[in-house]
Amino acid sequence: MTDYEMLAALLFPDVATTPELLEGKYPPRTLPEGARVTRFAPSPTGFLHIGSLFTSYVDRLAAAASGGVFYLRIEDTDKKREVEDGVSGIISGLCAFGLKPDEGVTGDGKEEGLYGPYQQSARREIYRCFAKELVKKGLAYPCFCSDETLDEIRAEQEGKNVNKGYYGPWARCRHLTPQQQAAAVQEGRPFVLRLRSSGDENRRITVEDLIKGKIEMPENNMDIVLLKSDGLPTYHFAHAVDDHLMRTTHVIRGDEWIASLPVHIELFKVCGFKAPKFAHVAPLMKEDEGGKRKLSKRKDPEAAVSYFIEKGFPGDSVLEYLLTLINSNYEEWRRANPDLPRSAFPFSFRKMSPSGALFDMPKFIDVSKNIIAAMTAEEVYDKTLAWAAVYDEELHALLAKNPEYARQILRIDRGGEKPRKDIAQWSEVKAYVEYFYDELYVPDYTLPDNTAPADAAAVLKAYLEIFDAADDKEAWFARIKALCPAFGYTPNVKEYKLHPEQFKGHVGDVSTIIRLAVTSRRNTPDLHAIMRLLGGERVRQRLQNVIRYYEGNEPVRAAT
RNA sequence: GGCCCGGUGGUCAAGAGGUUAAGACACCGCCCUUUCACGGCAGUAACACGAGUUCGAUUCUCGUCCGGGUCACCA
Repeated sequence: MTDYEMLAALLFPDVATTPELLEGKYPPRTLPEGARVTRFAPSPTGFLHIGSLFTSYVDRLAAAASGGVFYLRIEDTDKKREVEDGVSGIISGLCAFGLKPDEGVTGDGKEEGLYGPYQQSARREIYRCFAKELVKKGLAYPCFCSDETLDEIRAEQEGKNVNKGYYGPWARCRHLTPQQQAAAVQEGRPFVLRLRSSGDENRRITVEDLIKGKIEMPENNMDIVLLKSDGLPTYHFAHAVDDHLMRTTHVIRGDEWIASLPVHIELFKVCGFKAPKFAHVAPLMKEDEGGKRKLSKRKDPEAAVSYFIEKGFPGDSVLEYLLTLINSNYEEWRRANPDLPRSAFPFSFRKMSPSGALFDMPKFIDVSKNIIAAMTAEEVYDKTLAWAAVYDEELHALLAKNPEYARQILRIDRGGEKPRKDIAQWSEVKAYVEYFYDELYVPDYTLPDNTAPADAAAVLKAYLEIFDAADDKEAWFARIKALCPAFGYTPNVKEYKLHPEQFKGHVGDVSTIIRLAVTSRRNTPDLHAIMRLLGGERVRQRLQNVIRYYEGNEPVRAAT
């Protein structure tokens, strides 16, 4: 038995398994040639960030395009930062956008798949097994330096103007003999396990990143921590062990990890693992005082995916928009294939931008309007109802009370070649349907500047006489036109444009007066359809109320 | 500061050693139109800067500047 083997036995008396056993337990996956295995590996430290959704979508796309697997692993090795509902928040966030992983942690303490456990806190023995192996080979050693000692080293390095960190001659415990190390352990001194790096900062490594291209960096020469004093692994060590054992082929993650690539490369090598392919994605940015900055959890509500859910943006809208950022040729593809599902889009790493994109709200809203415009009234109804059930009780009650009435409202001007694009989010539906519900309707009869209340009252009185709720659209509009001449308006818009001085206005102005009287809006979808839905009685009632108002006898708020 | 990555209109971006430098959003104008929307047509607007290589550079190289990331017993 060598000194190192003795030290390993002393350090890890609890480890029963071996690397060989583990390799056998987690064999290479039987997947089609070229299948990609990707993963999302968040730490449960709070809400799901839109950037995480972005990367997860890339994971999903990359896996799906190749008949591979996308799994979820929870990196809960830092108990200090952990949040109670962290895991379920992440899973429900992912699922809300249709990005349910194929494998891994599924919530409620459960998981699916043959490569688990998928929660790092449950993999303690696995990490320790590989750590033990490294100690045996003299590639890792216990370090007893306290925080104070580490601070001293750093201060001295600053003074001498050399690279900071625990490495080479500065790595005090690295130079202890195995006997000294064993003695310290036996004394019960707390320790971390460090890598004995054989890297040389004058040598360079190159990594072919799928998004950034060739990345060249100095080798790692730091004796980084593998196991913390609580026995749990650091991100770096867990990354190497897990992604190897779980047979990840493509590590897709935020580009803030590029800086630790040299560490990861060395770790894979030292453990005898084949390194996966890497794709480092740039973060989503936000416009800020003329500049760009990373979307921040603290400052930006839209950094959390829950923001989009609360506001009632369809999950499809979010994914559709994110896909335009992921592969900018997507929009072109979408125009050529308006009816294909997004999953049919040929995703490519090569088309991903190496630099961070701004999350552009106006563009996103446009995308969302298009998505909703393409839905049927039934879909809009169902989705709005589901959203309102959670976020708007009043709206939910109204919609649920008379589903057919609500669907008819939503059917106005919907479908067909040129659908309206009024709604970007479900929270806007309430305002959109407001004047169809007496419970919500707040009259506001403010006229356009070019129309006098007396004129409006006169027009409405005359209209009330001839109004017939049974009219079809043509007859309905014919009556309005017929009304025009008597009040100095022309039924012919073109005529008005030719001789504006001869008229008070045109049929559009008369329509506006009626529209305003019935809906309190100057802009609405098809007025005839609206009036039919409201019904003759309610229309008459509203007309009468407005007439009284314009004649100065009634407050605006008159009940309808 | 060291080490990385990035820089084409306001935004997302295509592009290639020679182009009138695409397209989408936003903005503006016109048309269509009973309002608004939708749709159609047109418009404003860009290769960070300086050297070098080259007949020719936005494209290749170097430098400068700017932006971002990272330098933990956090991930």
